[in-house]
Amino acid sequence: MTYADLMSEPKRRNKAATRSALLEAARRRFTEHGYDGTGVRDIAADAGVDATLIFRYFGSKQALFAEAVRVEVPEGLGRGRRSDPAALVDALLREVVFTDRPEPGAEHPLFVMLRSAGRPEVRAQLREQVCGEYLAEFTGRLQGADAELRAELIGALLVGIGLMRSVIDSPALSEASFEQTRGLVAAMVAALHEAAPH
Amino acid sequence: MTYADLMSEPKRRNKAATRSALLEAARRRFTEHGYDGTGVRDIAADAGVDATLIFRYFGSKQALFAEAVRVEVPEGLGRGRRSDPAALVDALLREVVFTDRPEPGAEHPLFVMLRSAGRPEVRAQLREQVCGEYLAEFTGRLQGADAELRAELIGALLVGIGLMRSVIDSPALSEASFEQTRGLVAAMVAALHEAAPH
DNA sequence: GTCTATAAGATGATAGAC
DNA sequence: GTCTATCATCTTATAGAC
Repeated sequence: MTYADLMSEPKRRNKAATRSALLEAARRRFTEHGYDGTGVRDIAADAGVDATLIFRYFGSKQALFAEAVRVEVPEGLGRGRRSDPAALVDALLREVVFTDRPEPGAEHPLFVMLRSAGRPEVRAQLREQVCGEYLAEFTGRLQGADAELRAELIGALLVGIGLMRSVIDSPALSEASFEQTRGLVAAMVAALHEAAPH
Repeated sequence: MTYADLMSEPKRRNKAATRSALLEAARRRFTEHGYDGTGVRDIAADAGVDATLIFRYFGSKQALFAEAVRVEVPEGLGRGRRSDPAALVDALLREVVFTDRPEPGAEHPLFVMLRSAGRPEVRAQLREQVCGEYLAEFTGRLQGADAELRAELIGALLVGIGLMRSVIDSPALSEASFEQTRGLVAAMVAALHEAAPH
């Protein structure tokens, strides 16, 4: 959805439309070329507006990035608070790890950030979202001595799979379907629970 | 080891020493600040030489990066060809995933590349080394229908753990010791083998 | 609300003197 | 073998006209 699409023929000025066009263009560009590979001019050109509006509306390139690739953790992922950790893993694998392939620009923000993790600000945002939004879901559901460590191992597995697919582009995992993978992942996670100190 | 260290008092000209000083400085800088966060002037200044020598000796910044963070996969990691995959996982976890903390500049090249994976050339190098050097070790040792997929899942787990420690800096895994982690990882990998189609 | 013009500086890379 | 000087281009960000 470009600026022109949003405002059709009579080229009126519309702050909200311009803003969301910039956001959308930024999401696409950052997804495809990373933070450093994307200039404010590129984004503005894609949106069909002037580059200075980026600073007017968002303050800085960094702030635009943060807003464009912010993660909204889906509401009812595990279907309520007391659901099985295994169900949560399965849901995450389906919803976030295996929902990144289709068209460019649809990749999950987490892996966009991962590819731009050279910048310290991006890394801070990444840590905040991974630990705060996602890992927190697990630590609450796991029991035992090293619950936090096991939660992070599950996170590492999921992030690693997504990384193999989206940045390393390894042959088998990139081509594999969710159905082919879920059983193997479930087995690994189950083993983690059984190995826990009682 | 800086340029000055290598050539002590009488400042003679020494191609080999200059070259290796640049390589060392580049390794440090790229490790700490990533590809885009590092300028050729920074590297040259650290090495105590002029920036133009980078182009004279290496051709380009990209070529210097590739040489500075190239991975040399250790010789006898799994102790011979027919060793247990589990032993290989344990060795990799110890040697590459948990050998990155000490002083800055000692981090494993794989995670340096991961942090600079915004550049397409870096991603190509990363894919080549992960798939070619490391994953190949596993696929040869695994049997069964989806051996390749399971090999990449093991790789995903190891890469994910390294990533949690080196770029996301998640609390539990960053603080955990190799001994605390190896048992849990071994359990996950073992479950993967048992879940294999016979 | 949006644009032109420009500031102010960093970047990778090159030519040629010493 | 090494350095000085410089090119050409790019960057984010701002001031002010329309």
